[in-house]
Amino acid sequence: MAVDRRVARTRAALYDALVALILRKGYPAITVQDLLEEADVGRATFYAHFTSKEDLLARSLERVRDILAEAVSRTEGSWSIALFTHVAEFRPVYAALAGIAAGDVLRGAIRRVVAGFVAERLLPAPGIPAELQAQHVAGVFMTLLSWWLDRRPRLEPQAVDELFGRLLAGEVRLAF
Amino acid sequence: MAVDRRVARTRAALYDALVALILRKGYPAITVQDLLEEADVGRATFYAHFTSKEDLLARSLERVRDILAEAVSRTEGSWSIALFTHVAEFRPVYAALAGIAAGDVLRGAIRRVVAGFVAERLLPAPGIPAELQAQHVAGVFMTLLSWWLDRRPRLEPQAVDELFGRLLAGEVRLAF
DNA sequence: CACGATGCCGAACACGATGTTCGGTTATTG
DNA sequence: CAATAACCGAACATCGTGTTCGGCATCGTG
Repeated sequence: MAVDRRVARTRAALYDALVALILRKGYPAITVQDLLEEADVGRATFYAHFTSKEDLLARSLERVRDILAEAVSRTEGSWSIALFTHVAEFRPVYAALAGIAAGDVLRGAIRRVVAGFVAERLLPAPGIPAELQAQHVAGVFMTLLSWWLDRRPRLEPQAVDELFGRLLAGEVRLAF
Repeated sequence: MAVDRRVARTRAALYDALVALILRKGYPAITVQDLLEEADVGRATFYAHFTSKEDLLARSLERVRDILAEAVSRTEGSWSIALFTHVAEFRPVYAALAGIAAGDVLRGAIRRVVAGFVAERLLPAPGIPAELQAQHVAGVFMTLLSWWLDRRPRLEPQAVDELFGRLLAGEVRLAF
């Protein structure tokens, strides 16, 4: 037996409402009230499905992860350019999710998604703990993603991916 | 005329209360109520000095920035090892500030502080925008800092600084 | 297609946190 | 010592939260 249609409808309405409100006013400013009005759902109903707006966010991110994973597995080339390209398609949503303006709360969650991809594709470097390496690559990815969406939104995904390679390769140098 | 002693006392009490509460229960869970009780300050008094707990946090971070800047300028060696060493001294506070457990809200703010240091010390690499480079280095620093405080708290500052150099140098490689 | 189950509505409620106001008290400065 | 400035504390309106309940609709199944 499949999921009850009413359940599916309610949850979809709330997922959509969350995205719409994130775009409109940013995640931290969203209240459960807003979600109820936007999704046209009763208060009791909301709490029958989710325990809080954070819970709703967490489950939404599971969907994002699946979508990203699917986008990557469907592509021939490198995983990073697949991600950048996919992000470019849905730029407004991801800009709101990853950008500075929308708050830092979500970045950690998205970052964890990326770290998952990275962990499977590491060529271990001796003397650097594997977990740190995964975190490092995910961090560089997130930094670049934020910068791209915030400051250079017209850049092509290929160009961004090339920058990604150069940052990872250590082309940036400091004066000590 | 200097600052009124009562003003100084009140603000100091609130700064200390903020740190204490961050250590005890994490930043997001803190309420203004908690701060009032912890600092033993009247409600009206709090709002005479700060507009919200976010405001209090922002001003506290200005103090952190000054402390870090002073720690760096007082050191002979590289800025990064100065920062790592200083952080090691006040590990519990920074662990709560930068760690995953305390939430991601604060990381952006601390990151901005670090980015300030970095921007002045870049050796520009051709073809990579300077702002991205600064963000990149600050990002790598924050990633490493979080990993250190969360996962390897017993590591020596020098060892961490060495890892910092190797991450920046591009020793981490991926299979595409 | 009909019936029992399941999900939804909407209103009401207690609770806790916010940010403001005001009159009275205490500390500071010069 | 006197004027000034800061603090207290209590009260208040407002808002968001999370829960409860009875009545209504929609669903999947027999």
